[in-house]
Amino acid sequence: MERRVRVRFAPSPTGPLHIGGVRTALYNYLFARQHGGDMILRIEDTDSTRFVPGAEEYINEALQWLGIGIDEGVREGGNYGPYKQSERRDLYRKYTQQLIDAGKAYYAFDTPEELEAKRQEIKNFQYDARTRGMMRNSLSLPADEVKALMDSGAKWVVRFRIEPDQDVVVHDLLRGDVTINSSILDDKVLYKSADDLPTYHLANIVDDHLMEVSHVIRGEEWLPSAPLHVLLYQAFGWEDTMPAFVHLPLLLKPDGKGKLSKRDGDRLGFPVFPLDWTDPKSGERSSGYREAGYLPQAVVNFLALLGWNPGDDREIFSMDELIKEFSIDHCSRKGAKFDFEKGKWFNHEYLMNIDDHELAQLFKPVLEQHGVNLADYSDEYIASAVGLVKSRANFVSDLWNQADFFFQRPTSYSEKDIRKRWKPETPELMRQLAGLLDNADMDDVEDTENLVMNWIDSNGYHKGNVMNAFRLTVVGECRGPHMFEITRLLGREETLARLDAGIKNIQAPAQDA
RNA sequence: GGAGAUAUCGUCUAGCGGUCUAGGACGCCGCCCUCUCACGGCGGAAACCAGGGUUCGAGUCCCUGUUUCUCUACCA
Repeated sequence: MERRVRVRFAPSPTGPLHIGGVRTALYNYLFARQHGGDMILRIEDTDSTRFVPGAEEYINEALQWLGIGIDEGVREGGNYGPYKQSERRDLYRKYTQQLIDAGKAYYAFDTPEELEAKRQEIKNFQYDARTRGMMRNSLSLPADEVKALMDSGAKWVVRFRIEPDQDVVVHDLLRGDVTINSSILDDKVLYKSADDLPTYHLANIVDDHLMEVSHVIRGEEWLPSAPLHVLLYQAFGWEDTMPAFVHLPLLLKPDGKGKLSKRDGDRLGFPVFPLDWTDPKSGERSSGYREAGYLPQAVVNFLALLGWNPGDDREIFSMDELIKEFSIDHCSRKGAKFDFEKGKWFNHEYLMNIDDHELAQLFKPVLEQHGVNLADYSDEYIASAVGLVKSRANFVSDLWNQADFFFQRPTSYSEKDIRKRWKPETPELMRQLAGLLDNADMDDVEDTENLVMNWIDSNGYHKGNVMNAFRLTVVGECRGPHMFEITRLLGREETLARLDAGIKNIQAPAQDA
């Protein structure tokens, strides 16, 4: 019988969710949905010193915004809880004890200072089969001394006892079999005294096993410790149900070297987090994709294609299409440099294709930011305005720069365009145009256009000069959609008022030499 | 230093021994459309890390080197 597909996304609540983490969550989600399986969200808060208030809520909100659904988790519940590691202490104690009883783990009493001293003393010091005899632990010390130490309340940790010189094979669905020798592994700390909690490694294996996780899809940074995890499954006797591994490549800096970091976003001017975040301690602010005007579908599409491809030339995918098409086979094994320009393009594509009324709703807050009283405009008006300019914008916030003139009269006129299009005879032409439009049916774009074009042709005027001067009075500069689409939306009264204001206020450039 | 991973246009990538004079997309450049700016259409510049093999034939397989990335904590 096929094993049910169960995957997990397991972030630490140590700050805002990094965009690379978002991609890992997305791939897990796609994989789960595709196989009709379960997506688990597990909070890995086993480092009490790095806990950041609000981080867990941030993770939930970010995933929800992106449409990455969770089947089991702290909020969602489920039959395998608790889903927060700090609430599973009893489990970890029990399984740690099991390893100790089986002789596969041991107590170590070395203080951080002692360990540091050893590292100074011996080049490439590693706590392992070769060196543990010279350290203070339950393997090297006499039993009565160990007991005395424990009874006296001395601090201890539990370390995994790794047998040297064993070839450990990690089956990775993306990279094939990765073999490494156990001698290069150290006796990892499984349980730490600092906060009476397990380390990632122990908690991870115990939880994945207990939660019946079938596939571990995580970042490449875990590949070097994957052999340790395999060894842990073996130590517990859980090899038969050990999950399959997929180690995804990392997201890299757009330029230079190394993996993508918050600093890069600040430096290059793009968000590295899904949502805005203010660090509760330092007060430091980080910008997010949502607040930067990105559409969640665009972020999902962009992220999906950063490390995965459908095998053909298609690039635009809805979440449902991604669920259908995603496959590990078509994932890249190479780290991907984060290409912000491509991200902008994705957003542009989605912005252009979104329904005008839907886009209008997203645009309203931006309008208010710019002091527009929404009560002055109908939803229909805003939707039309947005529909006319959306092909020119990358972000919702860009819409303002493109559509501002639909909500306010020009406050100034572009000097560059005046120089090019506002000739001495222009005011007279504009007066004639105003007279012409006074009788036009402005609601019909084609009629208005025919009327004006005929007037231009029959008088032998220059179309470009007339139209651009007209545009200058209405928009303030030479930009924007089709002129008669603009006038249709503004209406005759407003159009004529702007023509009038333009004639009065635009000063032709001095006829200097 | 050690270990592992990795390697096609500037970037994301297609390619799974012949169909590759290497395809698509972003970005860049040019042309067309045009009252402006976009959108759209057309076109252009731009890549198989290096050296050895295997093979009738290698971007595709093998080896070596190199590159880049990650890991090397009582962090995840």
